[in-house]
Amino acid sequence: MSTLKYSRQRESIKEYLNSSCEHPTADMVYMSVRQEFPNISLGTVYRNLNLLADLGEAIKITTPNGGDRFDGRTAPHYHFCCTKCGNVIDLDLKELTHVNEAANEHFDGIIESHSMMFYGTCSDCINNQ
Amino acid sequence: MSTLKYSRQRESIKEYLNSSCEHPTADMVYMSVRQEFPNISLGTVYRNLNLLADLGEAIKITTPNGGDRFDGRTAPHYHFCCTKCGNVIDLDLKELTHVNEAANEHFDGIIESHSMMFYGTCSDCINNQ
DNA sequence: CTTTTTGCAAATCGTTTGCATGGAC
DNA sequence: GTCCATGCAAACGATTTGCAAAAAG
Repeated sequence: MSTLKYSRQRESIKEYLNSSCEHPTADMVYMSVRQEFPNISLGTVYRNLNLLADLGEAIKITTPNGGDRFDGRTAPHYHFCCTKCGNVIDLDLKELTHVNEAANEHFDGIIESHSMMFYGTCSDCINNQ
Repeated sequence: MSTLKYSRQRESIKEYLNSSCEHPTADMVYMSVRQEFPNISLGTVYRNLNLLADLGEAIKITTPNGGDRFDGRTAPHYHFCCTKCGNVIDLDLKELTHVNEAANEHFDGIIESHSMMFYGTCSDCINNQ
């Protein structure tokens, strides 16, 4: 195991992630952080996003289209993913403990709390035709 | 719009999908169907899997690691994905209508029925250390 | 001075696509 | 004969990796 060293790039990535509500892709993070560090590479962005996710300082969200999304909000909450536009939206529900209980009656694995992902159509995609 | 024509390859893919309970990846379908059609190409497998999904005769399941999974069982049911081994398992819960109702109180998109995905650790990965 | 992190480019993985040929109708 | 489906190989997009140079400690 290696000791973590400070890096200004990682700090900038973390800061952007915490200030953004849009669950950015790695490329969106790259575009934004490049304003402060014009020479930063996409590889460095990926390395740091994965590192932050491993450290529990960010959440990596798998989506069906257009790449994974990242979330700097680590307090437990649910996510919804629009299958039309691909956007990810926070769902501020109370914890769905009864769902896990119901699942465990029929299933002997362990369901991770707040892990479940909802899919459907977001309000923007409903309105814009 | 084009008219669908019969193909023995597509029929074989559909048959394998219906007989399998393991939510195979495109590559697993390829390996299996190749026993009957040694010259079938991976591109054809992908084209047919996507076609079947579009026709509603199969379900395409996005997973965090190792590629998408496909399911020939089209009757509504939930899925669990093990974040350790990547396997997808059917969850035979009653429909979680109260979850959708709870979500709709805080959210004005449309959550697709039976769309949600649960994540965690499957029993195999718990037992095998 | 040692170890971690970076930038860069090449590699990898899953998936899609263009095109000429073969099969369905 | 007309389209649709196939096999093949090349292209693609997202992500990871190897490596020498730069930064942190």
